[in-house]
Amino acid sequence: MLRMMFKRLGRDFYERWAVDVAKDLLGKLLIRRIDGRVLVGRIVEVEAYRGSDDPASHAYRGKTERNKIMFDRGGLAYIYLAYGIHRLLNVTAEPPGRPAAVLIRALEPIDGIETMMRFRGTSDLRALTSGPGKLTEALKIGLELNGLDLTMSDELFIADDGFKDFEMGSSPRIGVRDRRKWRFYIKGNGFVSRP
DNA sequence: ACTCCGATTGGCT
DNA sequence: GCCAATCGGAGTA
Repeated sequence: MLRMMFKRLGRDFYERWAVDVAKDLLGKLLIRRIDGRVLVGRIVEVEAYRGSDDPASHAYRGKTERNKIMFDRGGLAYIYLAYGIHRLLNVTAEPPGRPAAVLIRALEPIDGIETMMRFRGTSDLRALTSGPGKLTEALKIGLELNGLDLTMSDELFIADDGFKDFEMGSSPRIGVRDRRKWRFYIKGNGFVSRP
């Protein structure tokens, strides 16, 4: 059903201004291999966090045990526990020394949907991956994958299938004073989180 | 040491 | 719309 020729994203894709990385991640395929299965989702919503100038970023106040991955190279998985319950997947961006990350906020389920439904415990396609905490559960992405190099790993990586025919929308992130629009989504897509 | 808050979600009123 | 679940980090003392 799905083409096997994936163009995997390399280091140079990730080590750029995080806002551009975020925008360019829209439409890309997030691929997860687990238990001999392949789970695929199309990235439809993202959010950029720049440690140096974003007070809401984990890295804004310096390096800690939790956020240290953000200070490493671009193209790594930064996964952390939110509200003590949900695992959130980020992709680190920008070169070493410039802490930044892009939160993957929603996917459109593409392949391995039955398995995702089993992992999520629901058959509701709409609710399967339409949120940052939901998609990690659907793809069984846990804290053990924190720090994984997405340019090298076969367990988890991002690929470009060349499909770019969509319109991008943006919305101001809640809680940020200057209202910078660092949240991006594919317009009209039914799998974005609470539109 | 103690308190508050958050890059969330699902269930209940 | 409200709220609990549950943990790391930051601010206060």
